Amino acid sequence: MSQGNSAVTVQVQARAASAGVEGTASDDHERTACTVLQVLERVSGKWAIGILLECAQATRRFTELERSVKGISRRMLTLTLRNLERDGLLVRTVYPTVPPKVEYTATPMAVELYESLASLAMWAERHRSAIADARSEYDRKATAPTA
Amino acid sequence: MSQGNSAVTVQVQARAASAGVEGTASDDHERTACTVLQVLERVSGKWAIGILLECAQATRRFTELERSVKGISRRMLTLTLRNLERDGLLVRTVYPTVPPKVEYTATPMAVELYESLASLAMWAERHRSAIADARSEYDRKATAPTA
DNA sequence: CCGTATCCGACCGGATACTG
DNA sequence: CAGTATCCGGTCGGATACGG
Repeated sequence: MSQGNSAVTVQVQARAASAGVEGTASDDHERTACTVLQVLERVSGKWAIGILLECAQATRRFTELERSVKGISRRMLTLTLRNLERDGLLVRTVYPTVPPKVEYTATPMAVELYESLASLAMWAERHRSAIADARSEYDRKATAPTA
Repeated sequence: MSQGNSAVTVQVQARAASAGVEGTASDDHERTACTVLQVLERVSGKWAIGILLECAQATRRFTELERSVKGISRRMLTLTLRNLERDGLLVRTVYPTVPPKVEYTATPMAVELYESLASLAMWAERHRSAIADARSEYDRKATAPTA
């Protein structure tokens, strides 16, 4: 999700976040949709979850994350870290030593989030093959329609 | 998440998916991360959840969705619908009448997914204000650093 | 009614180079 | 060690127009 998250604006989703706004949602499920979307947008992006996972286990240093979240670039690590910090999911601690030392720790809120994520993971686990089958089937029919 | 969903592949993810492979993952959380990411990518995009929500309630017609999922364009409705169908989350039924009539129904799998999503929604609900506060605080400090 | 095709802007994320 | 700055491609998604 997500590339459009700053320009989005379309409807409920994105905007509600800033202060405490939420008024617009009419139906019940729309509020749910909105809320879920907000969470999803928060943990979206290729790296947020990987980082959250590492930090949820224990406090991590910048370079430690750079190594353990394999494939991530310096840039994206910094960006994702900043966003997670901004949302109060990570705490950043700077030790003004030389060389510098910065630690990131998951907040209790983030740990809770991870637990919720586990529910999603279980769903995926249960339906992994069903989804794979559905895809193959769909692609097969789409690729060779007339046969 | 997601714009990078085809190129993703970076690390753990890809290998585990295909059949039942999982051996390589060293730690436990890495496998979880991978799975969660896959789910997230599936329901990512601005519209998937909104559509899923509608269809989970009852079978919907194309135009009904176009109205209820407010803000969505025809193009994105079609695209998202196709993807959800491809993953076996929606069933598309065409009635070759005139005028045409097409119905979309959530599969049991999709309903289950929605239930898992509810867990996320609850998390967001619980921490909504905390996150809002964190953001305000962060932005305040970022905006007026020296003051 | 239910789409598909094309154009096009916005943003995410990678590579690389530079700094305190 | 821990970032920041810039360039740049790829993709998502909106607007619009056309077809069965």
